[in-house]
Amino acid sequence: MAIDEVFKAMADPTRRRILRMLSKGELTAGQMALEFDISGPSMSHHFNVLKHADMIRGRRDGQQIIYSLNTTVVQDAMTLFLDVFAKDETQEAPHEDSN
Amino acid sequence: MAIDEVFKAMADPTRRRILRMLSKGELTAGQMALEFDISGPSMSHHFNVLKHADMIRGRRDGQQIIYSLNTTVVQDAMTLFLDVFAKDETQEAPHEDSN
DNA sequence: GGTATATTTAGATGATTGGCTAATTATCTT
DNA sequence: AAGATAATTAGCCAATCATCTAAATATACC
Repeated sequence: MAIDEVFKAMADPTRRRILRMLSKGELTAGQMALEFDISGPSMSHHFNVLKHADMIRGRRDGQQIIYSLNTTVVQDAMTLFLDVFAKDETQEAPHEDSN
Repeated sequence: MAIDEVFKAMADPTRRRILRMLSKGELTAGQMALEFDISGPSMSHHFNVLKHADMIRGRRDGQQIIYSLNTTVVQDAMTLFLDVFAKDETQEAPHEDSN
């Protein structure tokens, strides 16, 4: 899980809403798309960003793609988040290639 | 603390590094700028983004501006973060009335 | 095979972002 | 008051981003 990609993924409200929906259970791309005002391709783009951050997984079931939250994501993301505020000198820059 | 601004603020690695530095204690704009390869004005821009998200505070001391982490930010930001993965029915914008 | 449905990929576009230099503001020192 | 130092604001530009429409891919059903 790439730090920068996780934070970037979470920077968009649509993607946070997708994560929130998936935290309640699996959903198909279409089911989620129904809840948003944006086009299918735009939804697909967001799924891709989240997938690339390894925050969600998609598997095909017939014509549909079923998306689910990566089960380890909550713990891992929380760790990344805490590290930003870490007072511990030993983990100053966890392993983030800052500019 | 505006949800979207907090997440956007944290989306940039430079800003996360600033937060990490400030989590160890107050620093002046100049002290922080020394640690980065970017120009002063660019640093100032990042301070501004963090200030607008109410994550840091700046006070003048003579010629310098001393920045510090908003002391409530860790708790609040963590709540926002957890809410993204909340399994309960509440939607975005739970609001920060707790403490 | 042919058509409908679900979703993604490709390519374009306007908005936002993060960086820069130059100019400005604020403060300190002499 | 003039000059030095610290930081910000103003204005510009290239890269990234979120969105769209059109086209492509994958699967299901007749």
